[in-house]
Amino acid sequence: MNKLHSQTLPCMLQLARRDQRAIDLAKAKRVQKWQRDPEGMRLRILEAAKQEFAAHGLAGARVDRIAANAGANKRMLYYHVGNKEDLYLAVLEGAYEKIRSEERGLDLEHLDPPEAIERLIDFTWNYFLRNPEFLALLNTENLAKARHLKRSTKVKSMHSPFVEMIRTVVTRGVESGDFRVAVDPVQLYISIAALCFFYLSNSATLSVIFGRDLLKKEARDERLAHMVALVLAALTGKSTADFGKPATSGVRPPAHQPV
Amino acid sequence: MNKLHSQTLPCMLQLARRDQRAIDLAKAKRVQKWQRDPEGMRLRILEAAKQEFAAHGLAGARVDRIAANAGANKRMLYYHVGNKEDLYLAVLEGAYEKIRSEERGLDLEHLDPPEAIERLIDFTWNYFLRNPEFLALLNTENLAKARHLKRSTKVKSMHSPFVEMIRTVVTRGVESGDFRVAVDPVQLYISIAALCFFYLSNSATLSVIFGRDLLKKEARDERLAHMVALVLAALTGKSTADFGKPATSGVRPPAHQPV
DNA sequence: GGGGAAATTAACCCGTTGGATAAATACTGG
DNA sequence: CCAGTATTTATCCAACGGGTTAATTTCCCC
Repeated sequence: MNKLHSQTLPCMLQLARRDQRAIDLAKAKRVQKWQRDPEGMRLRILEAAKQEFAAHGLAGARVDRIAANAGANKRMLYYHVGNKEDLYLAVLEGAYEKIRSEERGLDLEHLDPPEAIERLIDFTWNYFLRNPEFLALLNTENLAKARHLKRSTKVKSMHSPFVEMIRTVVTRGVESGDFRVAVDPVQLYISIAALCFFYLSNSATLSVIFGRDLLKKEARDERLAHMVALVLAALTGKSTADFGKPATSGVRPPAHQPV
Repeated sequence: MNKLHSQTLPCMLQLARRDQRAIDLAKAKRVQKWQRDPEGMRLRILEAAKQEFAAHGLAGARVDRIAANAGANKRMLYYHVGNKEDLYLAVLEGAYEKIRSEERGLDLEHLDPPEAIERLIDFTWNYFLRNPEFLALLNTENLAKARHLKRSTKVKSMHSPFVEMIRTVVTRGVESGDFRVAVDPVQLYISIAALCFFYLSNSATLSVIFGRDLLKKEARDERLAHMVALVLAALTGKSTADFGKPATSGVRPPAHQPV
């Protein structure tokens, strides 16, 4: 859209920060056309790149659009990060770093095993909801058969802390009698991620197929309840109220019917 | 790779079929450079397009490569199907048609409710395994926010027969006492698809993250067993042998350990 | 057996896009 | 305050890629 003029738009003013110094310098001497801000520039480039790659995939992403949306000149991308693929890998690594970092903040050790699992599902679900670009980036990378990820030493060393967390939670749950069986933590982790990921990542096509908006508030709430109930029922053997309604067949609330 | 010569390679000979007539005509008169076969050409184009779109996404797909792999001239794509987007939509519609068609062949009505669910999971899993392009196409379409699907009247009218099938299976299961609760069939359908889809669609990145090959035979078998056990345990309240091993923590079989 | 529509090929067009180069401008240390 | 470096801008371009035009060949039917 704003292809032409945004491209040449300098990071002009940057009012919010460094404003004092900018004003000082400006009135001290001639009016400045632009201002240095390498770190800020790099961040804006990566953010714009993330949005672009998430919205269009690797091949569909346009370097010029990234530059425009970063309020930078195209040359800046190559200067601060590298070529398109470098840019893409940097974005991917940043995305993994971010989720791993948030994961680490979530301590499940102090919770009852069932509560810990619920919290894990809740976190995963909401993280995906809050970061839809992450889903898109993962899909893009899988389309490329993880070609870039394989070359990234950085990501390979960032193991999800969840697997070990889950292992101890499951062990504790079995010992306390809350859980009936010990499940492979990797399988459980993948299953929880799957339940959340697929629903959100494929909500566009699913919404068309089922003729109802899967992203509206009620649908999201219903989904979260379903996932928690499904996993906990399997682990504990006790079904919760939210999992299902009485056996009479077609009596879902109106909101859930296909339009 | 074979960009240059494949492009101009005519659908020469087509030895397998129409061979008799081809031979007749060839020896009757001058040697033929190529042979008419509009339906076959269309099929080969769509097949090549499917592979190309699945491997590279919509933006990454190359029209010339499709032509080359179809053994056709680039002009043929436009002559028989349309431009790149038409081609893409045709492929997408074909993919949906195919899975819906196979789904219809699976009758769950005559099975015990738990068996029916197991069969449903088994089918979904194996269909995705046998048709990896389908997963890639769905991801690509979701990246495009289902933009094309929304415009396809064809796909919108192809409802998955599974939803109603599942509804009756669940009802029967509740009535027979096999299932403890009535679950929303749409949620259950999405969950089953999710468990299968995510694992396979994201196997590339997951394999890197976990440092083990998720697609090798043992891993696939283990996954299928896990999914069936998870869903059935939630529905019936009874855990099966495959779901988990005894409570002792780190004693997964060696095959399951990260390398 | 040949006229003409259908199918296919060959060659070209032109906007786009990733990337490169060199010049201009701001900042920093001495 | 100035010299040298860091950062940004203004252009350029060659390759690519989707799509088109026109000629060529095949085959069906009268």
